Amino acid sequence: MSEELKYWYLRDHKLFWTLSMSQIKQLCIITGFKKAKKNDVIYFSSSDVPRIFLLKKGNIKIVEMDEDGNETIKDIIQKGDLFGELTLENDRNSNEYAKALTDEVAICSFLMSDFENLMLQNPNLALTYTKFVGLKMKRIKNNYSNLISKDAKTRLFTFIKDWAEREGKFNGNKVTIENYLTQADIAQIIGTSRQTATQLLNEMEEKQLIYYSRKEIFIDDITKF
Amino acid sequence: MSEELKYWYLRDHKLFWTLSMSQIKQLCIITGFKKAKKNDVIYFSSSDVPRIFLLKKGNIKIVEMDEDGNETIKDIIQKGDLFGELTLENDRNSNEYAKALTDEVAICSFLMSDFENLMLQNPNLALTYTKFVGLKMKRIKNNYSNLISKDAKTRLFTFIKDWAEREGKFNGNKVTIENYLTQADIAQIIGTSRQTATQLLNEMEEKQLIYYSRKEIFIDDITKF
DNA sequence: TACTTAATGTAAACTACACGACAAATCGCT
DNA sequence: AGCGATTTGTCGTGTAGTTTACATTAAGTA
Repeated sequence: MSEELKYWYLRDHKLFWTLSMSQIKQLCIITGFKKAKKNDVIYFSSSDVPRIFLLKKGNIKIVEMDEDGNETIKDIIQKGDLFGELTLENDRNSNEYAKALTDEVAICSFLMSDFENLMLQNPNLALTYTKFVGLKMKRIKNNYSNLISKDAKTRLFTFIKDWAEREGKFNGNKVTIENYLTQADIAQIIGTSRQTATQLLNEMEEKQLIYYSRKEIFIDDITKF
Repeated sequence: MSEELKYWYLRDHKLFWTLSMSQIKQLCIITGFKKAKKNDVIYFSSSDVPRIFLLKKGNIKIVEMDEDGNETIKDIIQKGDLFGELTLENDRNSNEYAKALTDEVAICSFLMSDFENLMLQNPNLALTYTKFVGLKMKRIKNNYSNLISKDAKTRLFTFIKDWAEREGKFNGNKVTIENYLTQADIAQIIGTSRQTATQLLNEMEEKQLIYYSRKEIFIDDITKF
């Protein structure tokens, strides 16, 4: 890939708007690039040098495997999200990996140390980055408190609502979401069993609230959520 | 309170080690200070100007109230923790407030804008701050994935273990935790009902794993957790 | 010390949800 | 078009955990 294209990939992202061309290039020189297709396992955090990843295209999930081989979804990463060691510190104990959810996935990565240096040179970048991380945390916190207090149905509702708001195509009160998740995925995210998720989704469909298919989810009236 | 004391309060914190005296003073000038005792409601996020808070002493919980008046614990803040608008952005939609858990609570606060300016002047501060936020996020994430997959007993176990590791006084394998939480609090945190929490705690006591009282929790052998 | 309030203990009835076990539908592939 | 694989649909059955309801104990405080 040409340097120019890489440059564009980064430049495109809000986080780097404040940077000069030469600064971005400084990052780009060591930028790794990866493409993947559905269900590919993408990286193990215990791979090599600490990196920060930026998802340019598609959707992936971060999963953790416990001793018994049970997957738990730790995060869903969407286009434009940063992921990896957001703490800027590397610990390699965890048994995490990423899996592509969509067919076309493009990830670009850069070394943590380079990013750190750039932040030192450019305080504005640091500030923006901080806001990014903070925002992400707020989201997680909301999910969290949602999970513990509400029942499965409510959890599914809020999840779909959030999803719609983040990624849906609005048309008045009608929303269409490109569905790259299986019901099993959704179940994991909202913390319930696959069967229950299926039941609840069908229930919602019966009530004409949504139309579910493997490719898309259609919400008839988002205000009812 | 004297300027010098305020200065000390901030200087004391890891986050500000990289700052020069004059920089800290710059923050201190607008530092607010609050004391509280047990069960006091401390602030509403929708109060006035956006601030960042630093808990100097004691423990507090951040609670959210829903329409029905149900409390959900969003966070437990410990001595040395920063809290408030970690996103560095203020949204005032949420119905959150903080409540003192211990009898002596000291909170110091500074204006978000001042902090932001300081970060611009001192990239190192930004970096440290980011790491702080990132670390906190990691913790929350772990709790999160713990919550969805495990049953109440396991959740209680991990909670107590974490608590011990963060705040407990170790004596070999024996640990003593100063207990500023009620069983109802604990129940909320691990996402179960008060009664279940009570039962499980008593069960653990019968098995001689812990000794529970309102003032402290004593763990006989932390390695058994 | 007595009185009030908050925290803890206990038990029975009920329910949401998990889990196993298949059947049916849909997708991708050659 | 046909075949294997993945995803979705649907049932019981079992159980962890909620809920209601009240008793007991500890902690403030007048």
